[in-house]
Amino acid sequence: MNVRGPVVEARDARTVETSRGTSELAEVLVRPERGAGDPVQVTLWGKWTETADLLEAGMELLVTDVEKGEFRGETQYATTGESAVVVEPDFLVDVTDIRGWVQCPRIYYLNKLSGVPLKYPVVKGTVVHEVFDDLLRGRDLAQSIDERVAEAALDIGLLGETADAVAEDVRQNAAAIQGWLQQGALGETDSWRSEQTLLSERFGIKGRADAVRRGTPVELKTGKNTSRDPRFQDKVQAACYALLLADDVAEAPDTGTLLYTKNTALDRSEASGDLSPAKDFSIGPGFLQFVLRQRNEIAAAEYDLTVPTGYEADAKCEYCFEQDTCMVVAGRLDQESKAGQIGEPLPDEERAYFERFYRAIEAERREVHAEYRKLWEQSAAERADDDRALIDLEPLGREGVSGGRWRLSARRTSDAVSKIREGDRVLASDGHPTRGTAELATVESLGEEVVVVADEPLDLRRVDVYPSEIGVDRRLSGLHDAVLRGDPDRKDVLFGRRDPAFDGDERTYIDNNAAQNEAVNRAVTAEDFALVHGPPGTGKTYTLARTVRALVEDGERVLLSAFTNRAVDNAIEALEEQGFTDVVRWGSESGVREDMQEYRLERSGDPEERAGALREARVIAATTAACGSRALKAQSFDVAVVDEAGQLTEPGTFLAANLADRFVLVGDHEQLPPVVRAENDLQESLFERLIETYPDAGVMLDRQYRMSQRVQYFSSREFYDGALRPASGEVAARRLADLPGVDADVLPPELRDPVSFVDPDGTATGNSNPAEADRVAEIVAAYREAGVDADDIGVIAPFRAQVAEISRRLPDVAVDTVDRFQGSAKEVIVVSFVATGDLDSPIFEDHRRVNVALTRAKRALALVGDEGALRSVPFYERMLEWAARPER
DNA sequence: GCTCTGCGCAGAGGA
Repeated sequence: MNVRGPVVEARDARTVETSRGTSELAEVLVRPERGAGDPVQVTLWGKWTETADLLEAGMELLVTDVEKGEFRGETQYATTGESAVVVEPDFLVDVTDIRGWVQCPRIYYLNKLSGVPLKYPVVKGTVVHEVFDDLLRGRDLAQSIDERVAEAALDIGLLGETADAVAEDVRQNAAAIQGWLQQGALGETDSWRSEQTLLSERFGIKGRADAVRRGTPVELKTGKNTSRDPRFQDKVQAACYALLLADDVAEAPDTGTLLYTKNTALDRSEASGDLSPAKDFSIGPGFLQFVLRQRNEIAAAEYDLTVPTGYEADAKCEYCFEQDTCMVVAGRLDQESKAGQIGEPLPDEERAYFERFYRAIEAERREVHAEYRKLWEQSAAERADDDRALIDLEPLGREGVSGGRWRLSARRTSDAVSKIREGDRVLASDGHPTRGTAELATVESLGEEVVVVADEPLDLRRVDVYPSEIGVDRRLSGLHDAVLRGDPDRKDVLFGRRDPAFDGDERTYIDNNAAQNEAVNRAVTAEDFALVHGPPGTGKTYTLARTVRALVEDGERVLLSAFTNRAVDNAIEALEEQGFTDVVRWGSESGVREDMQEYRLERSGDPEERAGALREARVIAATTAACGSRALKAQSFDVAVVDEAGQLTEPGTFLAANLADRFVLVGDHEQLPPVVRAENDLQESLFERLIETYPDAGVMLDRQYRMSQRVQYFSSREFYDGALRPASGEVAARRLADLPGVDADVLPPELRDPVSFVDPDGTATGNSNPAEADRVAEIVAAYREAGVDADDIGVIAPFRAQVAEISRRLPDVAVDTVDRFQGSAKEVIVVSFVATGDLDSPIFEDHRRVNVALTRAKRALALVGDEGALRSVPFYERMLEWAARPER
C-alpha cells in the first residue's frame, strides 16, 4: 500500500539501535487523501533519510509499498525494502536531466538556461541514433546512412562539414552496432522496441529509451569511453529507463546495456580483450533507489527554485566543459558556485528581472506538467467530456509508410469537441495512454476518420494531447540570452536607463496615409527599436511589409517574425502583393500554409547548398518560437520585424529580438494578450510595456479601412480613446445594401440597423446555449435571405462547445472562437455570448477578446445574448447601449 | 469554470 499527501512536518534524521544493528531513520508527517485526512506518520529508513532531508512542509510526498504498524493506538507507516519515496511526484523529471544532475547539478541548471548548441558531435550522434533505429527496423544500412545524413544536411552544412565525411564517420559507428546485432546470442529470438516514449506516474520521470531488448534498456552512446566500465551517468540514464519500464522497483529489469559505438577500433588497437562495444551491467534495487533519490533532489530544488551550487554532488570542475559558462553565469547573477565566478555582476534591476521571469517561466512549466498528470489521472469514462482526448475510437486499420512508420486510422463514435488539431503531437493508444500500449504519433487528419502516423503499429482507440515543454524551454533561453548575453546598450533602453534613439531623414514611403508613413520612418531610423500600434483594419500588415522592403532596400538583413504561423504567412503574402518575393520561410511543413510552401527552406539535401540558402537569405521569416531553434540562433540580422507583438510574452519577444541589432514591434495590446497558463509576469507583452514607457517610440495607425462608422464606434471609444477613425468617407458609410445582390429591406426589423442586439431568451447549459444557437442560425438565414453570401458571414462564440453547437446548424458558414478569427474580417459578424442569468463567469475572459470579436465586422454586426446577464457588467451595458442607439 | 499557439518529439556529446 502507498501513502501520499502533502508533508506537514519532516523531523531530523536520527540514528537508532535495532535488533539488526544501527540504523538511520527520519519521521515525516503526511496528510493523506489529497491533503484532506488526518496527518499520519511515515518513517523513512536508511538511505531514504537523504530524501527526508530535502522535505519541506507543503511538498507532496509519495511513499510506496509501506508497512503498516501501530504505536500507542496510532496507525503509523514505514518504508520496506520494496518502497520508493518520491518527492513532488507530479513534477515530471526528464531522464536526461537526471543524467545531467548526476554529472553536476550546475550542468543541469546551465542546460536548462541555454540548451544544447550546434556542435558536430551532437549532430553526428543524432544521425547515428537514427541509423541505429533504422537497423532495428530491418532497413538497409547504406540506404539508411545516405538518407539520414541527407536529412541532417542543414546542420551539417552550418558546421562546415561535408556529407561524405559525416557518412564515413557514421558508417564506422554503425559497424559497431551491426557487429553487435549479428552476435549469435542476440539473434532472432530477441524482441525489440526502439525509441519508446515512457512516462511514470509513480516515479515522476519521463523519457525516451533508445531501445528495449527483451524488456531491458539499451542505451546507445557515440562518444568516447576510454575506460573499461560504462560511464556512471550513462548507467544512471539506463537505470532510469529500467524504472520507467517496470513502474515498480521490485519488478524493474535487473540489467542494462550500454553500446559505445566508438569503442571497437579503440579496443582493438589497445588489444584490451574486450572487443565488444556493448557493456552489460547489472541494475540492483540499491542503484534504482539511488537514481530515484537523485530525481528527488531535482524535484525538491525545483519546488522552491533553488539554484544549484555544485556542492550538492561530487562535481569536479577541472575537466568540466561547462566550467567557463558556469563561472560566467555565476558571476553575472552573483550565484554561489563551486567553479567560482568571473566578471561583474549584473545591475540589481537586471538580476531582479531575470529572477522574476525565471520564476514565471517555471510556473508555466508546472502547468505543462499538470497536463501530463491529466493523461493518467482520469478514467476513460471521465475523459469523455475532457477536450484533451479523442476516446472510444473504432480502429479501421494500419498501413506501413516510409521510414518503417505506420499510418493508423480509426472512426469516431461521437462528435465530442476536442482541442486536438492536425499536425499535433499526440499519444496514440489502444485504450489508455499510460496503462495500455501507447506510441507518440503525429495527427495527419481529423475528419470523420482520425489518422495518425506512429513508429509502431497499434489498434487506434484513443488519442491524447501530448504536452511539450519546448515552449517553456525556448522562452527560458530567450530570457537567458537577452539578460545574460544581451548587448549592454540595448539593455540600457530596456531597463529604462536611456531613451531609445532615432537617426535619419524623413522619407516618403507611403503617400496616402500619414500614420503609416510615419511608422515606416520610425522603423527605418530606429537605432534601438520602434513600435507600431495597429488597431483593427488599419493596414498593419501592409505597413509591416513596406517596412521590410524599405529595410532591404537600405541593404539590411531582416528577420521577419510573429507569434503564429498564420501571421508569418500573412506577412509574406503582403510582401508578395508588393512584388517582393526574396524570402526564406523557416518552419515545419505542417505549420506553413499550403501556398507558402514554395518559400519554405527544405532542410535535407546537400549540406553546403542548404546552409548557403539560409546564410544568404536577405529576409528570413519564422515564428518567434522557431527563432529559438539551433539553426536560427546561429544566424544574425540587422533588424527583427515582429508582428502580433501584443500576443508575445517578454521572453518570447526576445527570441526574435536577440538575433538582431535593432527591432520593430508591430501589434495591438488592445487585442489578444499572450497565451499564458499560470497567472504571472508573462501576461503583459514587451510591446505593451515599451509603449507605456516610451510612447514617443511608437506610432499608432489611426485610419481603419474595414468597419463602417457605426460598427467601429464602440471599439474606438472603449479601446482607442476615440482616436481610431474610418480612413475615408466611403469606409465610414459602408452599408450592407451596397453589396451586390443584397436587399437590406428584406431583413427583419431587429436586424435593420448595422449594429443590432437580439435576446433569444435561451438558457446556458455549461458552455453552450442551444436556444441561442437556434436564434443565431435564424439570424444567419435572414441575412442569407437578404442576399448576403455565406462566405461573407462569420459567427463568433466564446466557447468551443457553443461553436460546435452552432456549426451543426450552419455547415456552410465560418463559425469559430475569437482567437481563431483574429486577423480576418467578414461583411457580417454574429456574436453569440452564451451566458444567461448573471455573469459570475466571464464570457470573453478579457474585454480585449470582445474588441477582437466586434471589430471583425465590416458592415453589420448582430449581438446575440441574454440582456439581463450582459447588463450586470458595465462594459457590456455600454455595449448594449451602443447597439440600441442607431445614431452612433 | 474558458479560450489559445508554438515547438523536428527528446536527446544527440565534448576530456
